[in-house]
Amino acid sequence: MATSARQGPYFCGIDAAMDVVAGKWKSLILWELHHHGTRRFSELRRGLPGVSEKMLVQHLREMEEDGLVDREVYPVVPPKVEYSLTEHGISLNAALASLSAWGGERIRRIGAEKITLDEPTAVEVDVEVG
Amino acid sequence: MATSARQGPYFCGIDAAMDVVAGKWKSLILWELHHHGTRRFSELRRGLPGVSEKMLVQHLREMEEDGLVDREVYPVVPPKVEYSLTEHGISLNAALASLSAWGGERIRRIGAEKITLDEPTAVEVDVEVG
DNA sequence: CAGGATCCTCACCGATACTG
DNA sequence: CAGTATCGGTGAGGATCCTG
Repeated sequence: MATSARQGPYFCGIDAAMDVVAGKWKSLILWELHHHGTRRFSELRRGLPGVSEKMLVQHLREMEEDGLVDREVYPVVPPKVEYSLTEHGISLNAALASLSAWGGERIRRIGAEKITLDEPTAVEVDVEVG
Repeated sequence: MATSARQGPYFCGIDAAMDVVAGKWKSLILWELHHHGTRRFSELRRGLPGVSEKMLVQHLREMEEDGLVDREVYPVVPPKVEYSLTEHGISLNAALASLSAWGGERIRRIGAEKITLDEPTAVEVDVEVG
């Protein structure tokens, strides 16, 4: 049991969906995994500026428990763990599309500042790192 | 300023949308107003079993501030205040549709208990209460 | 590299009492 | 009826240190 049992009685579908997406970084994790297919722990951490390891692990575990993400551990040294979306995670992401669009509209409407998460090409970054 | 300023920098559209829907009862309020068109304060309170007046007012104020709900005060005695969705609230509701469907699927999948919010006929309830 | 274990803070939410 | 004001609990989230 990872921090929360869930499965609790729900008022409606939105309630059930929100329960799964609730958490400061979950939708971002969903977004990251969706756009990259597969990501290592450290990659996710770099992709989500500001997240703490604790929260990242915790959210990842809950999402795994909820059947949204798949966690694959490679028994190598140094350790390597890869995360990816399950089919349910993918469908959830699709279901979030219209909400995302609405939010985009809202950002424009109220003129809020927007933070760019994704690295430009992920290739040039590699060059910088190396 | 009602409890929160928001407008904060967002990572993406989902983030901006979640910010507006965050709050234990907001999606339910949205749902109530969507299905009834217009509701008085006490009606909303009855429609959302378990909500406290404080939270209901607070959420309503925030949603008004976010341009989701419209608040109309009738200068009569006893006081009468009606809440309804603005066009943004309506479009948000529409954007939540697919998420709601996904949540419905999930409820079925995990076999979670579901609570019926809306009164069956609102007439039989009256009988039980009386 | 990928976490586990701890401590701490704050805002979310609930309950109660009072008012125009 | 439709709120306002206040107090207090709880847990999500954050910071830091430690480990296989």
